[in-house]
Amino acid sequence: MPNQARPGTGEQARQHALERLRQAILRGDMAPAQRLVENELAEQFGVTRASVRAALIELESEGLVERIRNRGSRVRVVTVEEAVAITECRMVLEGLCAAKAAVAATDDELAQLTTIGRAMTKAVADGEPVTYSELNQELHARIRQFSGQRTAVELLEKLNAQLVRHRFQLALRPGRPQRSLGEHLAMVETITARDPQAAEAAARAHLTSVIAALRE
Amino acid sequence: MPNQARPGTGEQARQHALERLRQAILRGDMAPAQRLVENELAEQFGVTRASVRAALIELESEGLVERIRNRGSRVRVVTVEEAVAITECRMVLEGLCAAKAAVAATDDELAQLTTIGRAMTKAVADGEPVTYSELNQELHARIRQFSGQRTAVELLEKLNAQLVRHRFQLALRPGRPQRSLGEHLAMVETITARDPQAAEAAARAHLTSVIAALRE
DNA sequence: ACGGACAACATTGTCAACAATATTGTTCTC
DNA sequence: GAGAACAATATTGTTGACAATGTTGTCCGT
Repeated sequence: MPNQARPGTGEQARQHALERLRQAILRGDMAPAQRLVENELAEQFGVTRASVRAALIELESEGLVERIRNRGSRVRVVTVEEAVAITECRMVLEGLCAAKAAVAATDDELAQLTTIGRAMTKAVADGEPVTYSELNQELHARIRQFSGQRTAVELLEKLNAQLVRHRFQLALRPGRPQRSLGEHLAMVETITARDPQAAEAAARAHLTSVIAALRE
Repeated sequence: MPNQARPGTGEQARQHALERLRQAILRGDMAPAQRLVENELAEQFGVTRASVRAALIELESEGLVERIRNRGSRVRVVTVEEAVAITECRMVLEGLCAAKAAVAATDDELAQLTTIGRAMTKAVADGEPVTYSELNQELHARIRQFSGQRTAVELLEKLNAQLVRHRFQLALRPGRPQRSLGEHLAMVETITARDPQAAEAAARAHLTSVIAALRE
């Protein structure tokens, strides 16, 4: 039973295939560099090849899939070098979002950031790296959201999607949460202080540290 | 005679349609918000609807086209507000590229920047806004290229494509070249001085000025 | 005249079959 | 046995037809 969603409903085939395939790649179900044969995917998802094709084209421009003319598609492998380049872009874009958020966020939204910061501190104290990683994601997402910078948010989400594998690897590294906690708290503090320049600097400092960690 | 390229050659239909359509939008042949009916485009380009469809999906994720389910595609209109948001992203990304270029460029490449800077100065002195605008494009492109930051370059090219209309409008504004010339020269100077921080600051200052001009 | 049901139309979404291309395996020559 | 031409296979690219959906215009009752 390859299908987990009803094929007969109004759910458009292409969108269905797109979502299934994207999730499969993001969850790591597809091995890196694995070949993605249109026919196989079509059967697996219970849609036609045309829909899979459309989904692959879309995923290609999201950077999750690599396509070569007449040769097929594969899950794109992001080298460490590329991961660094991507994270450099994240650095400046998250800096922009942090600065914007420091100005644009409501008081209620700032309180949310503080709450997440406290939870992160607790997660580190309790030695729960998985919880910490989730809160990490949550914090970055909120800051993006509060910035109100739709273009930057879209770019960042695309960039982040390409880094799933590296992020996963990074989160499990011992000592990493302890180091990054302070950086995250600095971001929260500067944003809640409504200091855009300091917020940008804090975000960039954090991402700089991530880059250093990526390089091992 | 709608076709300008031979249909029988090895040129893949989808890529052909993609390129034609992208150029048409970028050249402004398609009015903003114009409806893009798949059948019409297919006939116009001499390819089948499936190829046009694939091209539209790709252009959608490039931000040039807007698609609504079961309702069709249109040329995306970028509001001034969006143009500002896009340019803010450009600001930080070009800042990154300028900083990288200051470190990574070869001496020969730096000389190219200086040459373009001189040509820009001359274009302003001679009162040739079109030449100046072209050199402007050229300078930014070179800096991106010399940075060696492929991810940032890709993002910037996508962002720039969305701004064609606004850029065109901006270039013809009287007095604008005079104002931006100094900013451009500052970018060249700081990069050739191999000072990444100053280069980033100069790039950001320039784009900040562009944002101010966009807002009128 | 006004509003709603309904039918005709236009357009996109999906499908299955066909053509083109690259890869792989085989055979033949030397 | 090694290498090149060649056939066989696998996979993608393309096509035209069909189904589903949204839109527009018309007819009817009030």
